[in-house]
Amino acid sequence: MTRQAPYNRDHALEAALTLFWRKGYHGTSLKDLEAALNMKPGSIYAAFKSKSDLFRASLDQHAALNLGLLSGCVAAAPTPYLGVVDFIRQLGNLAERPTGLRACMAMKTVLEITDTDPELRAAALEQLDKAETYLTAVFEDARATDELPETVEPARLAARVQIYILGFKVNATRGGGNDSLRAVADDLADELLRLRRADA
Amino acid sequence: MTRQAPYNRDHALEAALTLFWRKGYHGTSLKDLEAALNMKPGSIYAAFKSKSDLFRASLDQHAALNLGLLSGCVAAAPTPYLGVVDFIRQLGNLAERPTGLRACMAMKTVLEITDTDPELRAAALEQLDKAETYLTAVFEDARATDELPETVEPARLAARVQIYILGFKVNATRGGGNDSLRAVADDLADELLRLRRADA
DNA sequence: GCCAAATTTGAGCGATCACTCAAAGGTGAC
DNA sequence: GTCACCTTTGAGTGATCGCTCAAATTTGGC
Repeated sequence: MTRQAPYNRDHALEAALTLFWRKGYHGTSLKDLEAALNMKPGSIYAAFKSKSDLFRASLDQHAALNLGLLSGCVAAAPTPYLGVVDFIRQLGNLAERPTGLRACMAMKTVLEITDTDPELRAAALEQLDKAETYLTAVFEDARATDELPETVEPARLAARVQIYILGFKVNATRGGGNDSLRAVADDLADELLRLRRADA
Repeated sequence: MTRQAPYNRDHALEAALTLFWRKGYHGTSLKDLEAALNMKPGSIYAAFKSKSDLFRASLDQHAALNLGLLSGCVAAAPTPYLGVVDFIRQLGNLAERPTGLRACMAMKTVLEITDTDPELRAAALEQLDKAETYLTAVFEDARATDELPETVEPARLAARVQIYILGFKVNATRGGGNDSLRAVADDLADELLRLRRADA
């Protein structure tokens, strides 16, 4: 029984994400969303409740994808730490994306939303925290297996690596060319390699 | 002759800046600005032409202040390179600001404005470029005076330092405490110290 | 064929958006 | 005092904002 919706929820979320990504939360109007999702306002509200909830849903989808990318690198590398290094190095690949899609949504949201919509901001903050927690765990592991020296503080290094990632993405949004982006990503990755124990 | 305006232009710009800083360009309404500047719409438009021009004026004021901070560090230090290192270390002081005012306007603008207002975006990009050019010049100088080894590419290092700064500021916006921010700022500064020639 | 449930539709809601302009108010020259 | 000049004032412009809801549409069960 019942009528079935003609759209695919994930595809719609993806289209919404792309739009929010390019134009920001406040910069994206429902008219824009109607066009991008090919849905009338009533349908959008039936499916996603509100603009803010839709934003949050697409934010979550994006975060899952992003964290998957990182954990994919970690899983594929000889050691988790080297996986993180590889992830940093692959940031150079961002050059292939349009400039508007090079930063991450969580970061953009934390910068755009300060006090107007605390829940949205909290959601974005939580995603950044989750990534940092993940990094911390990798560095703890690396220290436990003597890949990193005892002197390294995992949480502190995680904060630093997060800064590398966020800073790189902001910088990439400025529109640098393929070569220069790759060069800097390499520098940052090499930086992390240098922290390893000499015999690792 | 003629009536004189009862407001101070620089003070008004500063108030506008604080507002835009906290709420973003799209997130700030003219009603907000009227309240913050204590001016009626007509006066605002007479003085600043449009919301976008007002934003740009406050953006410029902010950039001048920011670049002044950097060049102040450079002037005060034993060598320009050490001045940059000091600037990075002093980023830890951002902890004393409210979280909404820890990022820099140019960065926020580049992330928020993609294609809707090309002139605004271009202005913000230009400011980031100017800062990077300044850094490049300092690093060229440091290499010329043998403070940095020949192998260092000034422009490439400038991009990396810019990433440190931008990343740090994004991260600071998340709301970390005084101690952790300072710790990471120190790490980044020490990182740069390590690039110097051993005998410098 | 008919009903009940779930969906899309899209005109239109009140609120707010950035902005304008005729009127009123202040000021210095003479 | 008067006038020319510049300012502030603030109600009001049309457009757009996020959002609603009664009606139409599509489905499966019987």
